[in-house]
Amino acid sequence: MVTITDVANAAGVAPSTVSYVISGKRSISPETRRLVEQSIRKLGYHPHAGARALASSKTNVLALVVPLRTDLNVAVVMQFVASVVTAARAHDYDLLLLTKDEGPAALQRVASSAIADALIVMDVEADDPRVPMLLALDRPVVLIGAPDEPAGLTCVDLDFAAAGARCVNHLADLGHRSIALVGPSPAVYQRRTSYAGRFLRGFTEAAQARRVSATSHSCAHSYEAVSSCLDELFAGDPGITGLVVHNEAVLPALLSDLRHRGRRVPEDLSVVAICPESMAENHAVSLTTVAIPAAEVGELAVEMTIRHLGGQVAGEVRLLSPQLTQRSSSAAPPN
Amino acid sequence: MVTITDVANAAGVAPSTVSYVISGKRSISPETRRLVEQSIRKLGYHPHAGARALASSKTNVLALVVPLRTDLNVAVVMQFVASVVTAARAHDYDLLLLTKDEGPAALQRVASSAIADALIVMDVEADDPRVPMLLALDRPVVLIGAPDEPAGLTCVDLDFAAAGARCVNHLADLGHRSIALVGPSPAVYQRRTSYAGRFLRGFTEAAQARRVSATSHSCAHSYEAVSSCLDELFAGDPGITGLVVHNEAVLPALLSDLRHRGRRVPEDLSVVAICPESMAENHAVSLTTVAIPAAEVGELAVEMTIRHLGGQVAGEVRLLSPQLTQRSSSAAPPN
DNA sequence: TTGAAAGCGATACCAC
DNA sequence: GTGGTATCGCTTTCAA
Repeated sequence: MVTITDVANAAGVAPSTVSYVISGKRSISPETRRLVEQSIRKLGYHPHAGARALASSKTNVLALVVPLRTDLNVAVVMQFVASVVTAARAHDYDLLLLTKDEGPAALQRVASSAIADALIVMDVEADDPRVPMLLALDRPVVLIGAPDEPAGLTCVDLDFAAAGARCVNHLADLGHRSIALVGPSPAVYQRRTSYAGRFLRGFTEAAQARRVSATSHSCAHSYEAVSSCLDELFAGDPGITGLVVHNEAVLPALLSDLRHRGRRVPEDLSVVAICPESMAENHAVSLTTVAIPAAEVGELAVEMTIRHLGGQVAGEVRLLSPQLTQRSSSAAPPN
Repeated sequence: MVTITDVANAAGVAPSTVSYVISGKRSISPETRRLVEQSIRKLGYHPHAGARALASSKTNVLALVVPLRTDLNVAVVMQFVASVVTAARAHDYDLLLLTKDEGPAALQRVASSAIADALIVMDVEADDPRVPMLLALDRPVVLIGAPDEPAGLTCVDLDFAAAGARCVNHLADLGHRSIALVGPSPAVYQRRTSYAGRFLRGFTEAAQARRVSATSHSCAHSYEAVSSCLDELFAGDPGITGLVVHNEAVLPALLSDLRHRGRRVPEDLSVVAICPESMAENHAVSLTTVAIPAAEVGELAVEMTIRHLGGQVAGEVRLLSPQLTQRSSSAAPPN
């Protein structure tokens, strides 16, 4: 293994000088710098991460806690992961992947062992049991999502309540008087996943405010579940003309089943989907969407984390305004 | 921070004794063990990962290189990632996530900085430019996938050539004489992604052997791409009665478009999909599949990696036999 | 502008 | 069965 001493010897300087050349923490004569940098390249020197962490109390690693559940939309989860790693690397941090399944103890372990400098936590629940532990961690923590009681934790997410309202308002503005929400799996609601509840609340409140008749339905991923969800939905109110779909995974099945039923989109039924922009065009009809800005949220999460590491105090809750793009799946209701 | 010395003092023993209690590398009297373990719990001691890595030259971290491309099936990638983290944790290893985008230099960096003990690499290309670097790394490496020239690297994957043949044989056995392959995006073929080429080869060779007329078509993810792919496919041979789909992401669009065209599955057209078992039932028709055993492959990759860390020599290439499950999407051809 | 040396917190060898 | 301590490779203070 090539050590800092090897580099120092090769360059004819002290190890500390090599360290300073690398960190830039004190001024170095151009000549010395050249010599050192050349030796570094020639020897293929890479500082030993462990030694560095031990001496500096900094690992340059961020930990990301991801849900592995299949009742969530994996494609969206993947988008978050992708944007977080990419942003982390852009700031010279590596990313350690933790799973929610390991529970709170894993967070404790990673923080106390100095495996990572900070944590980013996904799939937050309204009353997330990890919050107290996270607060006690004495390492920066950023949540992607927001519990009911952030309790001083930093959070970043799409403003799902506003997103729910935005969908209702769009349909109401088009003239729809009776609409329905097709939401995530029952399991997602059951464990009180933060975004699901917030969206539902925004949807419901806006529907009341606009005096639009509205129902909401939880829907699992299988084709059968989608089908019976639609059965239930139209049985409850045959006059429904607008659908808000907060469950990207069921969109293909849902659109296909609607065609089976002879309900044309958007002539008979308007559809608004909450999903990543990139998925709007992958269907028979191009979808009116409220975008889930996964890339932006992931990047922000990393930036906020790094700001904390730089000393900024925690507690900011940043909810991004929803953006609706009308495409071909929504129009005025029939008649 | 709680150190090993704190624990030692609390227990009234030497630091080395605490270390040995933890590692189990020498025998400890029951009494001492009890004392030490109690102090560890009371103080909430977690060994400092950096210090440990420095002293022992072991990080207990595995690095996983994932593709971030959207032309790949993200859901499948996510399944691999999930099984790899889970298996790694089961062996007491943490997982560091690297992206293919960072290129070969990142592998060098992670290996040389002793950030991880070993690497697992996904999205392998037939002539993968990372292979020489990987060989020079002097850390264990396991590929998920297989380049044309493994050159002594350890590989694990589904046997995609056999999978391609299996699909053809299934359709041929049912009596189909004219079939087509709907494959991954052009981009996937262009960068010579290992599994795509192997599958195509198996498909083509088996078709020749069975004297079945066969064409193959690359297909991007958008609805339009799927539609024009089917246009092209039926224009080339209107008599096609069997479709092999090696591109899970287009399945919903493809099935929906077939219905549009009035081609019933399986009455007019049989469909065999290569995808994770879990996706077989998420469509209007339950799909005959050749399973992509992501969970198994991920686990195996981790196990092989750990065996290498234990001293086993590299070079094993392990290709899992494909397993076909017939469901409702394939049947004898019409007439 | 540079060098010397004291840690950082474990592990593992050498004694006893 | 246990303790003492050199060592791992780097950062950073103190001195010059």
